[in-house]
Amino acid sequence: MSVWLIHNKIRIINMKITISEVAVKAGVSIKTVSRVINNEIGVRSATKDKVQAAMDELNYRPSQAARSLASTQSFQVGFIYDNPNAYYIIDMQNGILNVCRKQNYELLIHPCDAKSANIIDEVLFLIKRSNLDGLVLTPPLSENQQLIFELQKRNVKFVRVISGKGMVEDAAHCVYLNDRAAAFSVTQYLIDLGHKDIAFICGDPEHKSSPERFEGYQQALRQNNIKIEPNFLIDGEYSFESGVNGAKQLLSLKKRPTAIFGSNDEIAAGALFACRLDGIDIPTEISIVGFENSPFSRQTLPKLTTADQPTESVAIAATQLLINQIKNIPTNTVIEFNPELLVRESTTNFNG
Amino acid sequence: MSVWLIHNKIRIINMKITISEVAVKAGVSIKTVSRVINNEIGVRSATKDKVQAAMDELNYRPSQAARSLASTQSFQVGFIYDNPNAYYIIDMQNGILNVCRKQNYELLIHPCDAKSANIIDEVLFLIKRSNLDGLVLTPPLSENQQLIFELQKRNVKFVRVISGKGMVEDAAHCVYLNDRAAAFSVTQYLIDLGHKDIAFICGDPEHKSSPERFEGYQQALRQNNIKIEPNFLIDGEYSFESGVNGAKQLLSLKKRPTAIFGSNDEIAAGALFACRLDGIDIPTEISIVGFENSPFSRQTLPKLTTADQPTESVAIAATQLLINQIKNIPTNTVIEFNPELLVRESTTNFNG
DNA sequence: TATGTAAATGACAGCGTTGTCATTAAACTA
DNA sequence: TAGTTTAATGACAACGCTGTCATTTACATA
Repeated sequence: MSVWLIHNKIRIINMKITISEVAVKAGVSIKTVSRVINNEIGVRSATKDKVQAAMDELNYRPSQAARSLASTQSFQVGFIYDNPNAYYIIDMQNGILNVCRKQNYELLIHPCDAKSANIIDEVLFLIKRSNLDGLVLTPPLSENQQLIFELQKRNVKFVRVISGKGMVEDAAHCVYLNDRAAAFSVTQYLIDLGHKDIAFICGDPEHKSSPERFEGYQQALRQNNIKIEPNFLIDGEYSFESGVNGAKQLLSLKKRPTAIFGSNDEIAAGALFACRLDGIDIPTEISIVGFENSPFSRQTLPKLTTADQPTESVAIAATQLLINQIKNIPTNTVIEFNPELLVRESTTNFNG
Repeated sequence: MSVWLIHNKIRIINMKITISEVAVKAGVSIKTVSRVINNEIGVRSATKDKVQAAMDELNYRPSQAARSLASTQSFQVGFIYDNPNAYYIIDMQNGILNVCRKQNYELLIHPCDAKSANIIDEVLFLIKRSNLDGLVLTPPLSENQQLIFELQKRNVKFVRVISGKGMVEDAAHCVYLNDRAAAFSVTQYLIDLGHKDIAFICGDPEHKSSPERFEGYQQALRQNNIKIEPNFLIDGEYSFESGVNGAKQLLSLKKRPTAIFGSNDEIAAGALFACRLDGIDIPTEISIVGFENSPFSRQTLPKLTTADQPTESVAIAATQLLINQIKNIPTNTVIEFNPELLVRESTTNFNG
């Protein structure tokens, strides 16, 4: 805070605090302050404390611009996504932001069309143009083998959020959402309620999560010696409409299921809606479960039983993995999350 | 592109192109290149062309880090928001990003709690900390008079996206969404269909859009000499649940409305759901309209008639306004958008 | 205590731009 | 044409950090 006299007016000017001010206050060189900022080894802990105290007292924030100009890093990570589910994106974004802020990284956001022919060039160009230090990738981008290959070839740091275990093995860092196990739990829960005739409405075949959830469903039935009824297996995609159509198809069967497992909440909401239209009470006549715990699952009557996808936690873990990688801090390669069963109002027991 | 000999291997190194390379190639000083980059006046157009050609040929991108370090600008704008509607945020974000990219600005995103006691300090601190050049504000933050005042006092550049006309006059730049006119059109449309008993389920009283939409509704009724039935006016908030409850209340009336205007799509979806539960067919028995054209309005059966809020266009216009301000380019102060009626399946004519 | 070694710390150049001010070229003027 | 004004252009020092390498300090050893 310094005072300037301009003509006859006094202007209080809030000087920008730089590394030099901190150095002076702490009684060390700017280089030592720099070391503390970057958490480098070889600073005596007493010195470190002094510097930290000075930084706190002056409320100092290093200038990202100066840092990235002086170093080879940009202190920016990118979040490249193609996902129609805005709630998912916002949750991811919040989680990433959360870690970035703590670690003094900036986030660059880039929506894209994963199906575009030159998506790989687009991503590579973006990295170079903005000099990104790393990338957070979500499905379906995170499942694009060609893209992963090109990134590895160029030694670009990245984390992937994925749901298919098959993709975990290729040594690239990832956060793995065990959709299969979660789908298993959900199905087991229905079975425990006494259901045997459990239908499954499948999600988008392009998303790896679809076959994973389906596999979990199948495993649970198999393990309980329940025969899988082909008529109860409905192709679909991750949409409300798909749920409506799937349920209609199921309701037209002469032997109806007593429970419906929608691959995600939108499908389940659609199925619920279709049942209601048909005058079928949920859950007394048919139990319905969703997946993902999206806001959608709370905006139905009754509210959907579903599997809670901890998206924000996933984002936080993924970003931490990425930044560790960037900073060459030894770190896990894979972190696994297990979505948990969330029992609400759309399911009840069945005594056939 | 230069070639290095390391041991017996030849490594092709992709040199970073800097302003100096461009200057050499164009045969001018770096300062002149800088002038061209920043579109400054006082460069002969022949010179400008030469420089531009050199930049194109070398595929040169100025380093944001160096620019912001050397200048007083940061080339970053902030998007600070508190809005539970993820789709709205994503649309806004995409629009802002769109303009930012073209203008070589970065976007910093900051979710917050607008109701927090120290929200103003939080925003001011953020601006200082990240040295932001400007701010895009959406409701309810854009409607916080105290915040606006503090920003103006500190000479911070910003644009507001707002829906209440009352707030336009205070000389701050804004994009104004004429919700009132749109609500008028929606109501007029119902009236034209023959409806007279039109109920209104109100939105969140904290959002300025609520009274605006209500006012449009009232104006239309008044202008058509239709008496407003107090029982048809339901307090609520912008949620599905609120729509369900509102509709239930309306259906319990001995004289039911023939049409329901939900202040937003979630409310309308809730109302639609409640009607369905009651065995009432939409639209033959009751017409329902929403507002906002959120994905929600397409995930109901029948699909909702609504007013289309061109969120992304609003974001684009707002960001352009902001950047013009930052660059001191003379610009509009207010841009008005009119949401347009979007007729879908949830409304039909009534012949009472 | 003297000596060698490793651990801390510091001095200083540079990162790629923009701002300031000086210089040069062009365009008037009489 | 020479002199004067104005428009273009350039030289060079910042901007706030990090990397490199030199120097100092602390610690261990004999």
